[in-house]
Amino acid sequence: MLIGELSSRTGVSRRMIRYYEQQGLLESARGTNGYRQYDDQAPAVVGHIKNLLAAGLPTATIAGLLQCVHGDPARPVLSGCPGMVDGLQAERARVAAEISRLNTSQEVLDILLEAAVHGPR
DNA sequence: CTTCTGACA
DNA sequence: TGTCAGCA
Repeated sequence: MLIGELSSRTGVSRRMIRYYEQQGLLESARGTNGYRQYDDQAPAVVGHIKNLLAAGLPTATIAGLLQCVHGDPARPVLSGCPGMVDGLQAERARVAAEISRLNTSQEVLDILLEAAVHGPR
């Protein structure tokens, strides 16, 4: 399929699909006309890229991860990449710490706003 | 009509 | 990231 079909089937713009390729996340064959051609598994790969990007992972990490992520993007199967797991767990810990800090910020803001409603007009 | 690359009011 | 240009 051509980029237009891959785009409509994944909901990812053609611009982004080309960007994924620039970042080394997605491969494509070229027809004699120079058009990018994708195989039937491309939609799933794009799905995985969307997931990994949503996880906030850098494209460099995603590139490596794609080598061991398979199956339906809705039910990812991670086979191999034993070393990657440690990194992902560390990333998860960073995200948890970030959430904790944001919750603290929210609490402080809530206290300030609470004081505001009770303060002078 | 569709895609390609490069560039930015 | 969208979008426009100028080709093929």
